[in-house]
Amino acid sequence: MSLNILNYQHHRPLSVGFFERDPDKVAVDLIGRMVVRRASGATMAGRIVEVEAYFGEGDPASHACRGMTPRNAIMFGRAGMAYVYLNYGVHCLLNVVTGLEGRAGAVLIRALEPVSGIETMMKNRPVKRAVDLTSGPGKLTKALGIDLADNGLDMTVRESSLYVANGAQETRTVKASPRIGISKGEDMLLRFCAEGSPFVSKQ
DNA sequence: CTGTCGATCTACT
DNA sequence: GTAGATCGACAGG
Repeated sequence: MSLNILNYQHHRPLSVGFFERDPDKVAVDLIGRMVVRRASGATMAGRIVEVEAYFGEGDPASHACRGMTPRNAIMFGRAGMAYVYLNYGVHCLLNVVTGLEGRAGAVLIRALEPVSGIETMMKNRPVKRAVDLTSGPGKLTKALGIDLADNGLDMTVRESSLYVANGAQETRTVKASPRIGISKGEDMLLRFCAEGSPFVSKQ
């Protein structure tokens, strides 16, 4: 039980104010923070090493670029909520809503480095190589047991089964690059990675 | 190691 | 009907 999760900082979710900013600002600041998840009788945690920022109107790659739909409604809501959606009809992807209410914005969590609760993650998502456990947006939700039922979760309260906490100091450089897996809005540098992490996708 | 393809939901033409 | 914020299986080199 000498796990990082026991550090006091990890029990305090980041505040609404942290997320009430433009998604690119939030995205940069999320690198190195800890995603904490309580599910299946365990507590899991992973350090964020790859994210992407999505705006609303004016961002052609964003779900919210053409206004509200049943799927993306959460993106227009209060900052700090979980926006979980089904991608390609197969994978659940986790975002955190950013910005002021009424204005769409979110940060997609693309990769984590497992920190604690790794056995539970492996049960949720058995893999041969450790690096495959949480090295992708669809992989990490499976490992943490996150699905559509978690859409709209308030990630800013301590009782939540899912939140983001201050990580230990991130020493690695944060690198900006174009978002990947999209075909519009690739000119903007809205993907942010912890340089050198093996869990970050290539490119 | 590389490339291709199927899975199958939401939103848009 | 088609594309999409992905992944894993499989074929070939």
